[in-house]
Amino acid sequence: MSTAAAVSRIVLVDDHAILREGLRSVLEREPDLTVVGEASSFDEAVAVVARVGPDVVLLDLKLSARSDHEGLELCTVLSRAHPGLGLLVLTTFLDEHLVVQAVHAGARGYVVKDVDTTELVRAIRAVSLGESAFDARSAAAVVRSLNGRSVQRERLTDRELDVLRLLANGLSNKDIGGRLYISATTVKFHVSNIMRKLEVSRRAEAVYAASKSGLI
Amino acid sequence: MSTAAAVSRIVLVDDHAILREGLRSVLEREPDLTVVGEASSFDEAVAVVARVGPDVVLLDLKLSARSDHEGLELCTVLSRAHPGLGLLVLTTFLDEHLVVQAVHAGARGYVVKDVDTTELVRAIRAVSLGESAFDARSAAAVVRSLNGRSVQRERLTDRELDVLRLLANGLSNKDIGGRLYISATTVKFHVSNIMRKLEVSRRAEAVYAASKSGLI
DNA sequence: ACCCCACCTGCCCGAACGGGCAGGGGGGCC
DNA sequence: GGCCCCCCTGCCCGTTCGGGCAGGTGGGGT
Repeated sequence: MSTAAAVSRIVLVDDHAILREGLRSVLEREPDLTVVGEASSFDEAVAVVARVGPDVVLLDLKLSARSDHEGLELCTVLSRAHPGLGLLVLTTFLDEHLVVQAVHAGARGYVVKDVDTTELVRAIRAVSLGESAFDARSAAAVVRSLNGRSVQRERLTDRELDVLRLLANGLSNKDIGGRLYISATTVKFHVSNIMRKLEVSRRAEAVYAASKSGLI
Repeated sequence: MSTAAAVSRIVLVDDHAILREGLRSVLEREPDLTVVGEASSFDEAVAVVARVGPDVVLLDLKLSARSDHEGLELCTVLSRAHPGLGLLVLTTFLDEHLVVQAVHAGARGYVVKDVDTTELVRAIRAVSLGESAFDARSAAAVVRSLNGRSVQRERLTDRELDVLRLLANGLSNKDIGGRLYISATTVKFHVSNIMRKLEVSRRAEAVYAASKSGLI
């Protein structure tokens, strides 16, 4: 009602209650921002957003100790279910892949948690208006990943991911073959393709790259 | 009921301004708690604590994007400079090693950021009174690491961490040796020790284990 | 003084790896 | 039908790795 047209209705999604409370305190100080819901998990977020219909969802990518980027799927789900919804990622780590993946998943903004409060508020307002909002470093990451395809690594096949996971657990080619019922030669073939796609030259490095980018 | 004499003076140390603001809002709601200072870095924290002389320092272990546990050293420094100071670690990850290391470094409490606000406040009060405060899972971690040495892997030396990082980047023993100005034989020696300490048998697995536990 | 520990080095050897070659089979799409 | 992609397999060859042996140095703490 009243001048409600300019008020942004926000839902907070983060597994840390403390951070949610903190954000709520900070955001409620702004007259044009109001927190209309909170969620601490994927499922809860989907339900809350469907119920309250916010303008902006401020979400962390890490929603549990297990998965490090459950928020990506949440972005995908929310942006499909609610086209036009302003998805703003607020997360701890600035990972080039994650920024790009978040954008692909429908996020309109990406800010790391160490930004200034005023910058966060500005980002929320921008996203609420349908604009984009990236903090300086995230923006740089996006730009880098667009013209330099550096990060735009080739997608791994399911089989390659199987091999990669066993690789990370220290199995030899022969052992992996035994586990997957294929020959060691084939394992070498997959490992070779994995390394080519990840643009590395050693399995240890492949495992590191995969671990960093959340592939495993 | 305590009177004004029992007010706990708190310094917040976290590299995220947003979290600090949030914590401040939350804590200032408690009449017996008052935030008397903030710091976003190691050096700043040392200076602020020396200046304001708080009862409790609430600190994150990760104070920068570079180091993941700069806060450990901060604990050591602060507890030496200010014996009796209540050091309460508030951090994102629950790592068995980190809890133990934090305690060794002088911390009297360890709570993960996803605890309830009321639990955090309770922990602060406990630490302020000279008691200990661990959330349920942290406490369990401490207990496990004391009688069962299950996860309690041997600590890696600085040199081993050097080697491990280069290993993760896919360098061969010879290349690592070239980078660190040591022979490939010595690199093998270190890699061997790393694998023994991490209880793995392949460098790829070592990199994965290290990556998972935040060593690199 | 001593010992411990982190650090460094050489040699040997069998196993594993990385990259190249060659090929075959099945499924989906146009 | 042809094309493409993913999956699978064999062989060769030089390099790297992992584990064992032997040893030496320097700094810190008892």
